[in-house]
Amino acid sequence: MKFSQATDYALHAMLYLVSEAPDKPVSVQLLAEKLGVSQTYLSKMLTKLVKAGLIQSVSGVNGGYRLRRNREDISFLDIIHAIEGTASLFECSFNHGSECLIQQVVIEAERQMEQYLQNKKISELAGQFKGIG
Amino acid sequence: MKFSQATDYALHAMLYLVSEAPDKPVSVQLLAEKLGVSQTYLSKMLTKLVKAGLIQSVSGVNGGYRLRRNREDISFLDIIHAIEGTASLFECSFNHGSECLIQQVVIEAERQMEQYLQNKKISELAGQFKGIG
DNA sequence: GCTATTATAGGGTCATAAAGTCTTTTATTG
DNA sequence: CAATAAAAGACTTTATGACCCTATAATAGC
Ligand code: SF4
Ligand code: SF4
Repeated sequence: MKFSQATDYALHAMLYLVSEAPDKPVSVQLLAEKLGVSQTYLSKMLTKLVKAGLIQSVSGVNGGYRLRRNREDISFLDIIHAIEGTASLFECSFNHGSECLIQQVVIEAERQMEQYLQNKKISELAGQFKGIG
Repeated sequence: MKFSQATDYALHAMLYLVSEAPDKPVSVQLLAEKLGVSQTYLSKMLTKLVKAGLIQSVSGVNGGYRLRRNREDISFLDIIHAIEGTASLFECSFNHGSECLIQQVVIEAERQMEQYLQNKKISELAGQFKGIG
């Protein structure tokens, strides 16, 4: 029960884009260098973010990644879901249907966390961001 | 990012103890049968619950496991922590200390979930419990 | 004190997932 | 068409989860 490191990278990459890249696309090469991770590995996460509609990719010379949506719209939950998927954190192995008591409690707890993450926008941190590393 | 199945078993075992076993110790054999899991595997989880102080073990003939604390005191969080550990769900790989912006947000989100799980006591479900399986 | 019962401890196995690399293909600019 | 950059897929390596097996320790009842 831990968030993957990929999520950590994705959050940092997004924080960088939101803070420092208003419109010019940023290459995976630059991002990977900043984050200290290989390009190919990071590109997998960025591709997921593209598929989730958070960023936009531009291939070819001077290409890279650029925000797609409004900065203020992108929440932590959006990024986490893009990387980790949206499946529930808990599945009762007995699966007695929707009345499952234990499941109800844990799902609701999860919802509490997600609600907080949804209300928290990545752009809120941009002001205090001093650069990675 | 998922709760382990061991947590699921532990929650069910505890629900059983709280619901059906007022004072007589219940053997791992019976519990394992009810839950449809091997004794040796289940016993590891029960041992963790013992170490966490939630239940008490009685070895020897007619031994087994019995609640230690007051039924009303045992929360979902207690059980989950006993099995999954209390480590944070998220660790920023850069570790810029306590001012880490991203970390602060995720930790707070986690706290929201844990608060809900702490307020939710396992005994609240006992009334509606119809037996496992 | 002996035996049956029951928990505890530790190691071993197998499967799945996470973390990361390499190579090829596709798209774009100039 | 040449250089650049993303996307896709196959692959390795490592870590974790989900189990099983066996030996040891404690206790109750005879
Ligand atoms: S919590 Fe209750 S309803 Fe849900 S699977 Fe377990 S026994 Fe069934
Ligand atoms: S979120 Fe900011 S402070 Fe925290 S590790 Fe990343 S760059 Fe450093």
